Amino acid sequence: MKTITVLLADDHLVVRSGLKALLATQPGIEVVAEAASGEEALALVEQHGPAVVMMDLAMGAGMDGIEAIKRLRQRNSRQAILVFTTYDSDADIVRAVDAGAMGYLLKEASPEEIFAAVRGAVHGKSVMSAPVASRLFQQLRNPDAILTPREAELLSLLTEGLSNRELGQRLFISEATVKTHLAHIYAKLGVETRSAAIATAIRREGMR
Amino acid sequence: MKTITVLLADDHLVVRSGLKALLATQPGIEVVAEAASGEEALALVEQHGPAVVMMDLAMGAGMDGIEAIKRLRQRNSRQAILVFTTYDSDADIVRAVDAGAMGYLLKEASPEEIFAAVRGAVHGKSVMSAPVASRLFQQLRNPDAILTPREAELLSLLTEGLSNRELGQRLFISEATVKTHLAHIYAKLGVETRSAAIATAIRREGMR
DNA sequence: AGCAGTATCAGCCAAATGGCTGAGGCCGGC
DNA sequence: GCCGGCCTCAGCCATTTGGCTGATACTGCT
Repeated sequence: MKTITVLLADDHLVVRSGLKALLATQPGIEVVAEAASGEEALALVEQHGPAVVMMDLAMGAGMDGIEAIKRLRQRNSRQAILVFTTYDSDADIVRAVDAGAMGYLLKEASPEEIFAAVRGAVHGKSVMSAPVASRLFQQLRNPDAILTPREAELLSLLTEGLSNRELGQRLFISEATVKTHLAHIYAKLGVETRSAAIATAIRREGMR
Repeated sequence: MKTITVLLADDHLVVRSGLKALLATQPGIEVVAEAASGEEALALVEQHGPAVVMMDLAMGAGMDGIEAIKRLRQRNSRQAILVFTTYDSDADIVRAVDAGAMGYLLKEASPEEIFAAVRGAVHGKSVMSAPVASRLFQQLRNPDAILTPREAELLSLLTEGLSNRELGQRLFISEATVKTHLAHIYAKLGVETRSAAIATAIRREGMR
């Protein structure tokens, strides 16, 4: 059995070293590199070619995890990407899976879950923490409420208090398009105003 | 020089082991116990009597960090309590300091910061990450930012997504008055739109 | 009595938002 | 190849929101 090479991407030093220590207890798994940002992760993947990338979604300054995952996929590299993050927001899950993540783990996951996810990932298996799976399941039950990746992205920015103009600039689309997306989001969330959408989103997601 | 005994309280296993590994590199510091919840932390403090407690604020289910800190203080035990958490929300900082925390570190803190904080804590010194200190400073500098009771009431309803008309009906005041209050709230929060105010309010308070 | 802070309301105007209809391009499944 | 979903954009119009100025009234404090 080959050893599985792993790259860790997380802006928190203690998380990286904790995860590294945890994985070190497993004979078949080896952490070959650590990155503190999305940019660094891309460079180190290039350099080390790990079999698995464990990626935090929120990484302080610079490129976030979602963007890094997209870039990795664009290079059609064959790394299995596992999201390893704190919150289980609907929007993040959808966006991460859409970007090309193989699995979605929460930081409170048990060691066993983590090991299983890493081992499974190289064999093409998707593993996700129970709360994450449950959220995905709920979404599947009422498909009308599923936001498209673009809508989820927009909603996420919406909860930061941006105006339509700012949203457009941030996403490189016109204000008209922003309004169209918003109308769809309102319909799916069952609200009529931007404020209610923000309130709903923040309370229903783990958004911060 | 005595070794400094430390108890870690964090619901994330990887954070605990990462921090433990980090502290293990320092000769004068020893982690004597780990807790995954507030309740456990209280019990283990009782049992081990550590010199320093490093506590996460958000701990999944059960008692949160703030509550645990308060309980520890009530026993007038002599542990120095360091908050070690991910976010630097104004409300959390104020509440933690108020509850009796000696220092406030962010998880992205450098090893040096962490060591200094642990060593300082036993000597009664307060250490906090730069972004945290800056926030506290801002609050002290600018008492005008304190909302009046009526404004706070309005802000609370605002986070439920109500319109000006609805706010007025709910509070038995005219829409004009609602607008006046809102203008004051925006100024105090340093925002310009209703959306940003909602976002700020929900993130800065524990409002959920 | 006077002052500061809070809460209440009005009117005016500019800007942002929301509802509507319609439309083109792209892509994946049938 | 056609259809449906997604993303993009436009224009029109009603409503809402935000910025401004100014005003009255009650309170507590000095």
